[in-house]
Amino acid sequence: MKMSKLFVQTLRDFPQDAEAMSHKLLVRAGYIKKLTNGIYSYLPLMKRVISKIEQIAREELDKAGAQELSMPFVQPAELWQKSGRWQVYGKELLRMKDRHDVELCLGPTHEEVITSIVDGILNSYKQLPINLYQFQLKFRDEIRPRFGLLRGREFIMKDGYSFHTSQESLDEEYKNMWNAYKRIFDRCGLETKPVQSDSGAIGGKVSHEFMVLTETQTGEDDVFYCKNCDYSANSNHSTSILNEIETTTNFIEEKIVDTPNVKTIKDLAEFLNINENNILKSVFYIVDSKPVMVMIRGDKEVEETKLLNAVGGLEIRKATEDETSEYTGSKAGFLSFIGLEDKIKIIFDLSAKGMKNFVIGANEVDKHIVGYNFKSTPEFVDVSLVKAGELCPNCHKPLFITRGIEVGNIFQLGTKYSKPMNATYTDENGENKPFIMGCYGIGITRTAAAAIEKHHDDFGIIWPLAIAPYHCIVVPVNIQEEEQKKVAFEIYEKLQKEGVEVVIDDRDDRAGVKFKDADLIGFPYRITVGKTIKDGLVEFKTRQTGEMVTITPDEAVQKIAEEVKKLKVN
RNA sequence: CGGGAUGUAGCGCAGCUUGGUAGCGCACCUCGCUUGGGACGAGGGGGUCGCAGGUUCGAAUCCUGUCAUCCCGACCA
Repeated sequence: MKMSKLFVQTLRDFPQDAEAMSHKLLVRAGYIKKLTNGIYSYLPLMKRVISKIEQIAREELDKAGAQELSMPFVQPAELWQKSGRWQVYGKELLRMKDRHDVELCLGPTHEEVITSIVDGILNSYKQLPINLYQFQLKFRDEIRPRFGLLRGREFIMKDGYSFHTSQESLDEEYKNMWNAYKRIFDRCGLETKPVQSDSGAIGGKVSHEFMVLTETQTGEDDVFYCKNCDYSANSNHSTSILNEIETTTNFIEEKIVDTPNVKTIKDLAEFLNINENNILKSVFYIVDSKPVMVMIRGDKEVEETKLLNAVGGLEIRKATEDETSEYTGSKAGFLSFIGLEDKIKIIFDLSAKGMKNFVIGANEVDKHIVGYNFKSTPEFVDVSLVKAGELCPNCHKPLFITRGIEVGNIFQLGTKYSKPMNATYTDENGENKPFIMGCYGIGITRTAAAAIEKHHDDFGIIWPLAIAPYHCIVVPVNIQEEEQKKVAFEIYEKLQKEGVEVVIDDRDDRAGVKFKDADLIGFPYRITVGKTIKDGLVEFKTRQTGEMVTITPDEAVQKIAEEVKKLKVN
């Protein structure tokens, strides 16, 4: 490819509206162009990266026995009504009507479609297990898209679905996909950590997310992990053993005290000269339009996903001031469950277990109760957010926290879709049974962005060779110099013959411009043809290490050809 | 959903307070010069100033509405 013809426009400055480094670099280096909020065009360079990642995934999945197909992007509401998700999926599902007033939606995921496809084709246990996958556009109408390709509304996903006759068979495929995912991300040059996770709107019991750990804010998920054993989990799913701490106060007599204007836990602890964990705080939520009060130890926070799961809800938000006073007659800051047990749902977090003589709101403005004890032992449920330093549920060593970008996930769905959609096969005894299903996703475009988050420097992107849009760029320093031009094109042609994907920078620009662009776009290798060509030598630069050597053109070609061949052998 | 900010050329921005027929840098085109880390000079093309109304002789500028984008928050006890 000639640089002069490549459809790309690099920018001298970073875009104003970008926050994440991958977003800034993708725009500045000419990989993507925003059409509207959360929706991007993939320009030729980006398209090549996407194809590379897809191809790696395709090879590994095929090797693992899966089969590729392609399903429609637009889906009928009917299907979603059957599975029950038309009601529960929420606003992320973009719905519309066609000219005949038939309700449709843009596919955010494809469990319904694949289930409807296999029903009728897979009739016998003899055809199972089977694993089908596709690369498809997905649309999710995110509340707040951001970070470019890391959280867009429209994105490319590899999604796969497996069908089984038994849990054992599903377990086996789950492990098979786990291994395939490890290999896929390894080949993409990304280190990933599989962590336990909540299965969210997709559903199912067992699930893992493949995280690229980042430690920057760009990683949108918090991951807790143990350095002693292999425990690791998304914050929406992690549990912990709480440290042994003093949870009793010197207030031995239960009484109401005045706490004027003391609204926060911190202020209250100071005011009464106690620890935050001596307070039982009340957090008031509205779950699916119904009030839910969570009683949780003062130093702990509510994990809303865990709470949703605990009450079997779909949509959660904090209660407003008006709602709070309507249900409790009091104000935030002074709430408690006392006297409300029969009126609204109360959840006692596990952290409240074992508290004695504690402090709690009095359901009266500017008043708290001290020296309180549970009159009867409530049922405790774990709905709190883990804090770093709390103990690993497996081995009781302290947990650590890090940020992560979720690039893939695997779920065991069971019969969540096959049952309501009545998708069945006939078993050995002639009985009809619902499929036992698994599902497996990889965010292709997010994987590309994650790779940049992990691999870049002040000059631009540093692509892993396997997913770089091109392997190499040949730069004649001065295209006007006949000798340089001639040798550069010879090298260019030799590389092509060796199967190397190469760009030649044939633009009549100064060397500085070409070098800046090469670094920014992130070509893994650069061959510079300059003055040393008089001695038959060129400069060979490796982007990743910055290493530069002066060698003959043939040596340079050989070096790159070898590295590229290694990719194929894999 | 609430708050704040911003919409002027492909990108980054100035002009708006105090209305007078739109400007700068990058990018683009032509010529010259230059050629190892985003050169220089000269000339040139490109914008119904987000959209719709209103005020005015006259609106990018003032007023009203609307749309879009970006940032923050959604109150813990």
